[in-house]
Amino acid sequence: MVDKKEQILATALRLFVADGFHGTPTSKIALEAGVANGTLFYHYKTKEELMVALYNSIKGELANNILSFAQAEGFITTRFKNIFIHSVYWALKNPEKFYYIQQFNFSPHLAKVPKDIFKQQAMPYTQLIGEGIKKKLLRQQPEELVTALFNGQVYGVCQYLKSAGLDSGEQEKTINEAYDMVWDMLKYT
Amino acid sequence: MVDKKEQILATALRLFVADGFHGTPTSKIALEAGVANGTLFYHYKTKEELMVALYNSIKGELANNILSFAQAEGFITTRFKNIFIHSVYWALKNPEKFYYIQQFNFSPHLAKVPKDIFKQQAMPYTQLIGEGIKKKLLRQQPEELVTALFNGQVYGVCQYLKSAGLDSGEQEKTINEAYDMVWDMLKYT
Amino acid sequence: MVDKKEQILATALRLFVADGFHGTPTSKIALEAGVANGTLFYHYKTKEELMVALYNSIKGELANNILSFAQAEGFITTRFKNIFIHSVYWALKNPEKFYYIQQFNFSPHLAKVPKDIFKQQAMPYTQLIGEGIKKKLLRQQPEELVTALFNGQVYGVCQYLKSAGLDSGEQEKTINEAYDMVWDMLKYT
Amino acid sequence: MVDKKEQILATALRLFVADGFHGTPTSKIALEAGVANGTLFYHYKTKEELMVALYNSIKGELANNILSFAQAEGFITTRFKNIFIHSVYWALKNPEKFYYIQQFNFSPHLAKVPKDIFKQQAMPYTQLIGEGIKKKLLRQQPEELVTALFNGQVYGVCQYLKSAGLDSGEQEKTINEAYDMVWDMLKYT
DNA sequence: TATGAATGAGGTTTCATTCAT
DNA sequence: AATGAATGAAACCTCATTCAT
Repeated sequence: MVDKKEQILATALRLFVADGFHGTPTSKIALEAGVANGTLFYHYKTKEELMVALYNSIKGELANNILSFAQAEGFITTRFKNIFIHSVYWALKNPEKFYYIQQFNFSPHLAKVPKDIFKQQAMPYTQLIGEGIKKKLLRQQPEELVTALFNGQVYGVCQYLKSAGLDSGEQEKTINEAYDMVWDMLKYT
Repeated sequence: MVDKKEQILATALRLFVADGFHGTPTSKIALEAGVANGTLFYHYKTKEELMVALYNSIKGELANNILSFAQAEGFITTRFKNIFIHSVYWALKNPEKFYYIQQFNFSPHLAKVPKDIFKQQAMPYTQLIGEGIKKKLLRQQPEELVTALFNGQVYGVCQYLKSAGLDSGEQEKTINEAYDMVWDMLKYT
Repeated sequence: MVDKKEQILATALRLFVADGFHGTPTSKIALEAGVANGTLFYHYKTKEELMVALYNSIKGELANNILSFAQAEGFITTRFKNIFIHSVYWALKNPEKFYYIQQFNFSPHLAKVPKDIFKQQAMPYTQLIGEGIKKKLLRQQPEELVTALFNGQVYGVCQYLKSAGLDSGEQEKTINEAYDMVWDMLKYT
Repeated sequence: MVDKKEQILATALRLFVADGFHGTPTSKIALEAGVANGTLFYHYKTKEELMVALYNSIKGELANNILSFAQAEGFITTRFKNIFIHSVYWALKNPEKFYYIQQFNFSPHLAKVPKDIFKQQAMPYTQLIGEGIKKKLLRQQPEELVTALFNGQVYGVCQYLKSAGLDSGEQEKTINEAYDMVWDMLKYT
């Protein structure tokens, strides 16, 4: 039997995405996770703590996934491209997790996440962009602006792909072309 | 005394942004709007109806604001630039409204907004992009992808400006440079 | 139909005395008071607020009852005796209220009652004792000690009468004799 | 390391007095006593059993303390005075225990204590008063009334001393004078 | 003797909504 | 158009208690 704590997390993800935070009673999570009502509150003191734990767990998973590409050997440009492409792929393969993060990001619960955790997770990634700017591979703009625009693009492409319904060949092509566009935007001129 | 209906809407915006949908009881909205509990429900049959009405009201305001630029005389490229720049300015001048829209977009309540209203509001804007593609001023990519990337950039810039704390001169400069970058990404090559 | 707020108070008194604070769910109070669950919380924000309101209401009633005797014309000694005797009578006629006050006094909820309300209610009564001491009718001891001992006696007699099961003639006799004893204790010597 | 059972009892006393019975979860007692949740229930089958055990333990301690004075050789009047004075001292030295007993006495849990245990503990004490009445040292009133008034006075003095904040010399004087007053009330006339 | 994860009944409270005025 | 007392379903959460280890 899977760990009950994990089971609760997995069920919560499914239900929160389907019905929203407010639309999902803790009792339903417990029921569908196959645990008692009180068990949920034994592991997570409040509903919000559960929501935050789920958020951090997903962010951690995503960060781990990207980390290898950011820290790999090779040209900065290659690593940069890999990050973009695999971020999009991860989002497509984990639509619920991707959606959950968006949903959480635009909710007042975001305030409950300590900011340092944030920065720490984004670090390897911010570092790479910083390096790219310094080495005159990327535009001479503030690191934060470049990061924001880069992120905006990852999100924009995912948004498009979700609603476009392409086959996997077309998807790959689109992702590559989108990256070329992003590169045109961010590369040093 | 301002119209009570307006007062309710304004108070709801403030509270929804501060505390979230679920974190804001209708009774609190009524209280802080200076009306009786029942008055709120006289004007809006349900809480969700209030939320949707608020959403539509803001979207309408934004659309009106942008419309003039989209439909203006002149080069497509100029109109395109104007849309970008004034969207960003509007967002900066109306942070609560901008945030509310994001929050609503990532909530299950979005489903309650008829899709045709959506398309209708975005039309002048989508049309312009479609025209730009056809006339080979913009990249030969699906209209929806171009739109998604364009929107992603508006959002990315706003995100950056919100946290960067620049003076208005620097802000203007940043917005213009960001537009140049967007243009490098989307222009026909 | 009686005021619902009153009805809730009366029902709460009965149930709290019968089953204790913790042994009485708010839902039971509402049910037996013939109001909806939410109505109770409309009038009293929390269960504890209800408990405190009940306490203050009873104390107020008792204070009013005694006030007339304390402020009456006539010898201090007569007024003093009247207070004692009518306090005991009131307790015997209102056993639930009397018990409720004791129960509340020995609970942590007492801390929720503002102290100034306390002093204000006891004032006419404390004043009389102070006057008695100054005029050398009562023992030359601190006002507070005399008050404490006087109160201890009221409580002691009530305790005894409750368990003794006397008829009303014997009761009257006992109360009078008990007062004589109290007087022997407190009178100036 | 102290006996865990003792540790639980001591912690329970502290917390029950501070927060009340209902305000003190067993889990908190276990936590602050430094034992596991289940350990508490290993030693005391239910929470109420713990409460009663604590009550009996304190009553036993108090009874032992007083017993020696009640059963000592010498004049009844001396023993009587000693009981009064040492009861007050014990209460002042053990304010939490004294308060706990009051709190318990005015709670529905009192019913769970077998009545014979009660009478047995009070016996040496009641006996002394009975003897005093028979020998015409005390007033010719029912034994129970005299006992009730005597107890009321112990409580009254403690109440006063708790709030008066006297130094130990003044305290001793007050206790002695209070006893003189009690004696004036109860002595045979 | 001791543990602590797991339980589930039940408690307090919230809150959108109604309706008589 | 406006009110606010009243509602009751349902939510979150607590907590005494159990039991396998």
